[in-house]
Amino acid sequence: MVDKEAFRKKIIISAGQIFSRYGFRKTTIEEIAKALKMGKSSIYYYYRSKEEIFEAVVLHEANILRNELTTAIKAVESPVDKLKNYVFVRMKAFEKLSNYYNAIFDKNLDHFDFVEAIRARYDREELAILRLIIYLGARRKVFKVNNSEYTAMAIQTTLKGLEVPLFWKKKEMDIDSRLNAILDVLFYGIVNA
Amino acid sequence: MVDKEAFRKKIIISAGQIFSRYGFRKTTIEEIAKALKMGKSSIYYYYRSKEEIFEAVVLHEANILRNELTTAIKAVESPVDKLKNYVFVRMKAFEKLSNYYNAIFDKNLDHFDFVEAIRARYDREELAILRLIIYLGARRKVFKVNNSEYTAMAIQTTLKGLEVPLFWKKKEMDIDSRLNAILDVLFYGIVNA
DNA sequence: CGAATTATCGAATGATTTGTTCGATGGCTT
DNA sequence: AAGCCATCGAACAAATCATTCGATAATTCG
Repeated sequence: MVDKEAFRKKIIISAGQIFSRYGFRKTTIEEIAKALKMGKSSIYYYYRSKEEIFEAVVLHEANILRNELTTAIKAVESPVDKLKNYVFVRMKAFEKLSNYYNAIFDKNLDHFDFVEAIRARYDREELAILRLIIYLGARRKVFKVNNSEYTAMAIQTTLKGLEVPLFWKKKEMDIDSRLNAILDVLFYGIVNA
Repeated sequence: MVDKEAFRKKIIISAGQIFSRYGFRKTTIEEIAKALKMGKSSIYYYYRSKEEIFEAVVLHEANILRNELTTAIKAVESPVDKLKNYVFVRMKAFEKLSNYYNAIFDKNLDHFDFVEAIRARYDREELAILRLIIYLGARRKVFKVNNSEYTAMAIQTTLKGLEVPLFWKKKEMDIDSRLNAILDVLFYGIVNA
């Protein structure tokens, strides 16, 4: 027993790649095992079930997303760029994660509750980040907003609305230009003339 | 009975998207049917089996590839650019088709024989195209080659060698720069100084 | 060395999925 | 209304898959 925890991490890294490519349903334990050059029964020495692996993967990805978002908004100075970076990083991450989602919601609508829990927590964190960006922008008079809280919520709603076509259409959608259009609208309605 | 053939085409278009995303094994008839908003048994009114759909899809994609290649080499004038375009279009197409392949060769090594047939015919066509490009380049003294036939075969061998890492590694490979490197080597060994 | 424990494996299994069939039915056209 | 056309749901057999378990190889440790 040298480093069991390290190998558990190797599993979620490897499984994460496969899950993100094929989704939960279409990913088999044997694929995960073969990617690690093991027999599939050996996987169960580290995790109790496929669901448990999936949970670990989602948790891991959520942490990565959180880090990417914070570094992305720290990377630039102006509130406009902060908000831009935030939206872009968030959307690119969700695009990558879309397979996880349409895998979950595909057949069995009884979606795992831990995903809901992560989601709820993430929503709160996102709102806090947005509120901060808006607040700083307003304080510097770059944004004209009356209430940072409600404005942040409005933006969050818009972003959530974007997720739907992102997940379900997949094809025939130029996500980048659409994103830019939304940001334009957002800014022209927000930025001081 | 208005246009049964048109609907068969709609099926292979829709099925082609799913096959290219998930491969043969992971694609289910129900998915194909649902994408067309039909019951899965209705599919069998148009095609006899999943394999038959797959065969139609591969045939269709092969024709598209052929068209893309010919228009790509007609689009430019110089033999160098023709060869460049050819290689790039070919590789991008194979990247898209890689799912089909690793789906076939994944488990059952008894690969469908119609794929082999298409493959063989495509190989001959490719050789003819390459030979023509090389021949025209040599005639214009842009290429220095002794035998167009053998040079074309050498290039084809190189391209085939590129397919292997393209199909199996998938990650951690910068295909574009690698392609450029190969083209550089190819040209510096071929172009008149 | 040899015993104990750690890690891996193949085979077995029970549940689920999935390709395919078939008979029924609703909507056309004539 | 009669007859084909297209679609469907139910049914089924075969295949797939997650999970378990006992055995065994590898490693640690006395």
